[in-house]
Amino acid sequence: MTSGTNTSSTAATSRKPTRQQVAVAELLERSDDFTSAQTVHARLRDAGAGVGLATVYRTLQSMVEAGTVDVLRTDDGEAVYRACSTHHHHHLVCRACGRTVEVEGPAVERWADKVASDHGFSGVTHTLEIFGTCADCTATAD
Amino acid sequence: MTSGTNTSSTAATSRKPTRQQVAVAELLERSDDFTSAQTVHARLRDAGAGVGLATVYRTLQSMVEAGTVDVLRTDDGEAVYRACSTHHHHHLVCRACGRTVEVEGPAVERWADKVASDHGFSGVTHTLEIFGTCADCTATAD
DNA sequence: AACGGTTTTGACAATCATTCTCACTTTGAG
DNA sequence: CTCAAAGTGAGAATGATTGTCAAAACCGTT
Ligand SMILES: [Zn+2]
Ligand SMILES: [Zn+2]
Ligand SMILES: [Zn+2]
Ligand SMILES: [Zn+2]
Repeated sequence: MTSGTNTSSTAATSRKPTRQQVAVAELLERSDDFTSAQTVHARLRDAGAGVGLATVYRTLQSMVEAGTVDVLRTDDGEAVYRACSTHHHHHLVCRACGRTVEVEGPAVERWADKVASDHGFSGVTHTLEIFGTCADCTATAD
Repeated sequence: MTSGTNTSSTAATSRKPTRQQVAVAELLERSDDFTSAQTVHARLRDAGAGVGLATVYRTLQSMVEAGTVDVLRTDDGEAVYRACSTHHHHHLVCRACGRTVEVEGPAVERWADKVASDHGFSGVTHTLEIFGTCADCTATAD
């Protein structure tokens, strides 16, 4: 629909990432915990290489769609992003400092699929996050 | 602070629920799927017995704190509420019609706790939701 | 290097759920 | 009844996210 690309190349697959997209990606790579779009924007601004807020949102969205970052919602509904490994996994997040560990549980995956199909559901996906206080934070806030 | 209750009864525990609180609670009891505060407000308004939006929010919040309703976030960040059983459980939700089934998985609970303590985390909680398309919706949208 | 067309950007406005304010109403004990 | 505490609700304020659209960056072509 609305194609009209009469040039030879399809070009829809991938372009060279822009300076802004690289900046966002690298910032996420560098941080271990989940970060909000607003925070990404502020950090980039402070670091000198400013990136427009709208661009930050757009870039994060496409990264989520591309599967290069994970997104989840904080308790107050804010979306937070993290550069994760590409295979399926879940997160163990420290409530205090935000430190995040990727975890896997094949048994859980099987259980979720089974429970869903037992009830006649298809096209099954799931979300699973574990929250707690990490050892460091427990020691500190003693 | 500012206690000053010199009367005999403590009375801080529970008051008689107001008309508005009852209206919100009953509406939730009546519906099987997760409902947003905005929708609750609209439904009550349409049903004649209007309840202020702020009151709907306040009531839902206190019901969540009281543990009488569950809350989760939709993909676009909206909070949705449901009157659930009081014991710990998770949800299997139809992506198309919203029909929700409560499910339990003791093994998953144990796994989550173990994975967390293995990493030195304490005070562990978790969130887990399963999404899919129910049999009815699969048949309909065939 | 200059030239079109396509894509990306970013300042700013618009949306929209949620929270805040505060004057008014209801409740309940004395 | 009387008064103070608790609850209510219309409207303003907040704040994250999205929409707008003209200017800027890209890119292959002359
Ligand atoms: Zn920590
Ligand atoms: Zn999984
Ligand atoms: Zn369904
Ligand atoms: Zn559980």
